[in-house]
Amino acid sequence: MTENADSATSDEKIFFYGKIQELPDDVIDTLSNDSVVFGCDDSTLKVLLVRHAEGDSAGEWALPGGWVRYNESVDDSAVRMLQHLTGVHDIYLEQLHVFSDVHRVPHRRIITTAYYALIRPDDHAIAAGFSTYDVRWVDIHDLPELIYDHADIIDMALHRLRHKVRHEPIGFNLLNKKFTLLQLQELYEAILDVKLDKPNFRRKMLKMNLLISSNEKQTGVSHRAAKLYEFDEAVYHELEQQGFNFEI
Amino acid sequence: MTENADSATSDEKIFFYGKIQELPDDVIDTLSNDSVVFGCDDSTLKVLLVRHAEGDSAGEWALPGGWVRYNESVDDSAVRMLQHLTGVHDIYLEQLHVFSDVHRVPHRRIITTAYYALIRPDDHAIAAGFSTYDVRWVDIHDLPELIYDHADIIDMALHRLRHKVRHEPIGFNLLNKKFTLLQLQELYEAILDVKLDKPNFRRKMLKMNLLISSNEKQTGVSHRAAKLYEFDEAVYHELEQQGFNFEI
DNA sequence: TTTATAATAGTTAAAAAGACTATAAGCTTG
DNA sequence: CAAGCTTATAGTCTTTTTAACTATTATAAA
Repeated sequence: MTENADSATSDEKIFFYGKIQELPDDVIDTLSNDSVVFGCDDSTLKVLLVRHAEGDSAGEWALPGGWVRYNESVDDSAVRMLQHLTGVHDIYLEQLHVFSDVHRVPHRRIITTAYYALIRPDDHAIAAGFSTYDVRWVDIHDLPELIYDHADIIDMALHRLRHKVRHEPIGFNLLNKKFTLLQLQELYEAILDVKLDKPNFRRKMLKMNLLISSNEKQTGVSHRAAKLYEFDEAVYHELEQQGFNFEI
Repeated sequence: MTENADSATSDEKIFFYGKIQELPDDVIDTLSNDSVVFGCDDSTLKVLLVRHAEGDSAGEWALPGGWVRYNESVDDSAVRMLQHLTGVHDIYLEQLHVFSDVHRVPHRRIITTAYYALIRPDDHAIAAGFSTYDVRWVDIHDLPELIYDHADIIDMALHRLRHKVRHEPIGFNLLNKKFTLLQLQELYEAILDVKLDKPNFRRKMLKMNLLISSNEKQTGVSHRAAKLYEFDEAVYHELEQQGFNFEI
């Protein structure tokens, strides 16, 4: 990052569509970022949306986004916005697509680079102090109407997530560092909208040797506690070098 | 497209890094596109590069690219540039990534959206009349030094191609509409840098039911002529709906 | 007609996927 | 504390797929 994200202290750092005329003077006025932030709660897939309380687009739901500054990359602008929004510093974040239709924003030419991010349950609490807008986790099956082309962006992000999650071990970024095999299975079921066989899923996962079996167990459940596992990034990268292909 | 690509008649429509100060006045001066154009010849994977004859970057190799106009999307700007460069109108083209490091271009802030394109052998001839620069197919294993971050862009494009070609039937866009099974196999071998077993590859391909067996055969070969096949896009999209997953 | 080259067909063993059944562990409630 | 419930975990068996081969056939060219 070009600059410390925490230097951002005011709400204006987050994309405020309703105040589009009052741009800070250190941003490129045609370029924005928008992020589809995924989270998984109660085995349902959710997206983080914001709603502005003032301005032209007050009351309308939108993806969280922000402007790109002259002295930062587009990626950095997205990281900065997300850190400010969620308070989390090691977010899984990937570029999704550039949306640049001439008429995607009325009366303005704004080209946005869309991202998708994966957030762990432990980090679902949203940083407080956002007086000028609502921030909310919304079930992916129950999205409200969104401004501009944001519905298209979510649509593409969901397709990308569904595809990528089957071919690369990125799903782990939607779980806490330590998780049970059933949590992992339910995550896949939520994302892919399928039902999986428990013993087979379990066997397949374990055979890949990508899970570190911790000695800890689940707590606070009213049944036999399952063992907690951790994703082994080091082993994955090693296997990847050797041509290993993660597949669900 | 916002505008007919053929309205472009001069070389200035293609990114001319050496003349960066002499921008047309209908472009967004911070935004460009750059494309990694892949082609497969003699079972080797190649990339289309340009070399400018005049200006600051004369003599240096670069990816073909262009500016984004106010009245077109970034995607359209890439299509326009590629059509002008290759003369081909139905190019397979996908967004790759936005490269936006503050210092990627010296003394200038230029944010580029990178694309990758796949060109069929039949279309490898480059449209004539590019007086101000060289255009050349270069073996992927034998790349010259490139300006700016273009080597990184090719690197990412190659990774993306290698990954995507294994999971989606896009490889066909690097072959002519009609091809033999051995050509297809050699294409995969060239892209993935592996050796495949002929009978097994053949069986696997045919079992997918994605190939229309034409009644035609190869001509001009000094051995038994192989049957020509065509990729069946319609069947693929149907199977895709049903959850079918292309895998090599 | 021989020869070279690649097309195409077939075989077999090992591995993986899929659909199950069975048992064990541990909380909860009467 | 025992019965019952829920989930963890182990194991079986069948079907498919993959992988490594061998064998045969067609065709242009010498």
